[in-house]
Amino acid sequence: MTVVSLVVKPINDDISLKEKIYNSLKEAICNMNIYAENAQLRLDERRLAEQFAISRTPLREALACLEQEGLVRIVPRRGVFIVRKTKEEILEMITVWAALESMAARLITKNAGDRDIESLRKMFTEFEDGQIRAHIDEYSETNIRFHQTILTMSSCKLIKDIADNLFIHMRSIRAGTISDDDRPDRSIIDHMHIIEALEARDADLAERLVREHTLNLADHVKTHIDYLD
Amino acid sequence: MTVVSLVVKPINDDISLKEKIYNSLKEAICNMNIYAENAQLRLDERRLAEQFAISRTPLREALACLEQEGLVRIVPRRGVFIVRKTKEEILEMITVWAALESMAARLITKNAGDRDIESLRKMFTEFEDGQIRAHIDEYSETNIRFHQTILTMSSCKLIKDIADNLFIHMRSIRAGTISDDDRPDRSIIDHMHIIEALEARDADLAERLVREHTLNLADHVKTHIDYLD
DNA sequence: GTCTGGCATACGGTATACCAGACCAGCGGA
DNA sequence: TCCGCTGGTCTGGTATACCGTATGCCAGAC
Repeated sequence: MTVVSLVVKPINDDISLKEKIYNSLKEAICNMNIYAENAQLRLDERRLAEQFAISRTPLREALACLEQEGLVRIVPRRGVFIVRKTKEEILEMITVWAALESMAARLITKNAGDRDIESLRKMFTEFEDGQIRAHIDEYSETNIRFHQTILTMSSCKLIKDIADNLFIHMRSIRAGTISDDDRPDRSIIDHMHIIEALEARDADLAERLVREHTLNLADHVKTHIDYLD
Repeated sequence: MTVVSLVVKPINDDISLKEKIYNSLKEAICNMNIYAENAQLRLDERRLAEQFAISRTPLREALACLEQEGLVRIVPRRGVFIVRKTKEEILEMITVWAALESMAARLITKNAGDRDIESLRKMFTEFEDGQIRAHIDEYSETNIRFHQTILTMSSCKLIKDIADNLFIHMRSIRAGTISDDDRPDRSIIDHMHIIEALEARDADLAERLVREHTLNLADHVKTHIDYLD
């Protein structure tokens, strides 16, 4: 006997307006250059609600979430403002990033499979020799993906989550610094050393190399980035 | 001439209902034992609003913040539930904690003053010899304060903030594990070694000791704590 | 007795109305 | 002319009404 049953996929209505607005605003804020002179940092609740064609209630809930996350500051009776991170704060973020990623490297030496570590090396095969400067944009993307892969491979979801959050604030910085000086060349050398340490399952070395690599970025930002406040 | 003026205490109007409710709920959730069998994990918006004698709007904004922070989960059309952390998640938190605190130790060796490091040692002078077990509660408090002091002394506000957030979820665990086995004795020995490394300004050693000390806690939780799911 | 469809009710999501503080412009007095 | 007061408006904070869905109960049918 053949039973033909009706198969329907469950409709996902479990994404509320609050969440939609939250995501939309978050993306919008991340994609705008908040450090530009003429940046409009003030958000008008009523106008936003109008633009989204929703009421202020779910919008305000979304804004409350964004404030909790640090992307926005709500001043009672004054308005909601996109926050500019200070150089100090960016440096602290990179420091925390260094702590997290170096711990991730340590975890990888203990838990990751050889296959996974191998895949890291493949990411850079396309950038042989002097190819880096010629394809600086691609390399920048690969660079970011390398670090995110390490965080993911740690199998510690919390590390990845916190780092992702930090990354939101750092994206513009990171993209803007990669092409300075001899950074791309040094960067790829560092990466190779890190991969070697992971392959050798040398937890202490991998941790140290990752930490120093990231703290190098901090030093670079500290001395070379001026457009932060 | 005597001027009798009306003295009123400053109204704290720059703290919105949303924030007040947020703090109040957060404290309430942290202080209840969410792992008890009969724990009431469901929150009723309307009843809460009634209890606080406010409307649902600021309450919902506070709940949205709590959800963002991970203390609560809002299921559309179903309600808001206090989240129980799984053992897995607790272990990840301790891992991140280890990463942060070990980085904090590293920073201390570079930036903190001798006076500050000295103050760490003083925290334990009252627990000479076998005094620990006799005053286990006091020691537990000191123990927590020791770790928080390290985080603070790093002068990296972000490290402290993230760790504080993690600590909310770990408080009950930490308090419940300190008295097991020979942990208090080993704990104080570890602490002393950490202090010595800080005094010697040995960044690598201090970092390693702090990391191992915290990861020990993780191991202990992993093997000895069963009441998490 | 059990299964099912309908109805009542409860509760969360959203919209809207109202209130109060903040800021500004214009006017009047010094 | 300049300072300060005042009223109006703008905008965020709060309360409340309404809507739709989830849930539980009951009745009727098999």
